[in-house]
Amino acid sequence: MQCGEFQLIKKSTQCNARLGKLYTTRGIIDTPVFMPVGTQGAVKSVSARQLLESNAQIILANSYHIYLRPGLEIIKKAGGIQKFNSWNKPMLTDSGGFQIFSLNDFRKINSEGAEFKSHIDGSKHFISPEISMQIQKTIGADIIMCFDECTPYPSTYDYAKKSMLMSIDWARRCKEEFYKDDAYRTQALFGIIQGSVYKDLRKESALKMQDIDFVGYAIGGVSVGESKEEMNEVVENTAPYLPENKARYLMGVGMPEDIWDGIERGIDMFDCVIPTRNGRNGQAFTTYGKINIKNGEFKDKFEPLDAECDCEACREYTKAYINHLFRSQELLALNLLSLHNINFMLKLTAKIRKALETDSFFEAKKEFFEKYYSRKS
RNA sequence: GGGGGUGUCGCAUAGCGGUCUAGUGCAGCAGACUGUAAAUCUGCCGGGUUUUACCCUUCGGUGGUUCAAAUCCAUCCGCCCCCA
Repeated sequence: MQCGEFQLIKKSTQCNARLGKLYTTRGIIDTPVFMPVGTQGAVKSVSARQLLESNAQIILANSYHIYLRPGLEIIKKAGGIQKFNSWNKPMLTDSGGFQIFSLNDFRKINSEGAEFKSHIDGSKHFISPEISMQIQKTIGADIIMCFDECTPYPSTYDYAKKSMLMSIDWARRCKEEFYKDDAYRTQALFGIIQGSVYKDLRKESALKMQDIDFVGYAIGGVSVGESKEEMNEVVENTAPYLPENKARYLMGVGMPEDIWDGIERGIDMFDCVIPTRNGRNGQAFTTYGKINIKNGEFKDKFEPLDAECDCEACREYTKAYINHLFRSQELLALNLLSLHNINFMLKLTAKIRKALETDSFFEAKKEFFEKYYSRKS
């Protein structure tokens, strides 16, 4: 099977949820899947071994960051990103469009590509769809993404349309560049659907992307400030126009409730910085809701973060100790909470996959939220 | 014994006649975080209430000077330094 190909195993009779398998060079991924984010090639504070033991199936890296530092020469010498970071399972790289468009004050965009300033040293760089493909081929992840514009929110209809059409044009160029050599034998290129919150633009983008024809499709331009209702509508207005036999990836999402909502609407893949970022900031996801472990109430709670979790943090440490680690700025705190939150998201998706096997999505959802929202805060 | 200095909101500091309930940092109490320029950011942090302004009470103690004192004076108390 070709890298990036998707096998639909089972469809829910209750909703649009799907159980599937995604084939990649470095392994088969069970979907729906949550992908921890390791922007700079490292999932912040978490080791590759810990990720492996957490049953992570695939992690992300960002080609913008890797390109700027350490630079492609080092990645080439290392023999690719997975040799470099010792993660031997599947990886996905984002194109860097998100960074260039949303994080740089200085940037010049034209139909050719985008000029931008490095956030590290201010140096100027230019990335076009073609260059992005070259960068991502060099980095060597199993799945790579088209260079697109992550349309900001809110955007006017006119801006969103122009932006979406530009991303379509760039997608065409990405594909052409990608298939110039035999990279497709080991890598998969996904197209990214844009169109902001506009129903017809999402549909148009989805259909035009299929005209170009990609092995998998992502829905981009979400979780950029819109409401959860709007995000759900975007998925509802996009997923039906995507082919059943290809993977669907909702970029940058999300919170546990977003994962349920996305899967219910036919999404197979998610990635999000929340488990690690929020973990570093003291928030832990638990079976009984979110808690901020830094809060005073946990000073003397000599119990696991989540009694129903068997991750290293929950097996071996208590809330009181992790509270102490945060208060005394011990670095172990960052690792333990990031690790736990990643486990939470991975266990959540595993639980959903299991429910889909027995076609009991809504029963599982109800059970999850009865506990998850039982905590008053 | 002689001389000099100092005492400010839990801690450390700023303030040195009005714009001071008093600035800043830390600590404390909460909240936010969605394709990571994030071990970050935001709010609260004397008491009371109609939570919105207002009232009451603070700058070691006491007593003064002054229209007005954290700021000036006297004195007491506590610390610190130098010389004997």
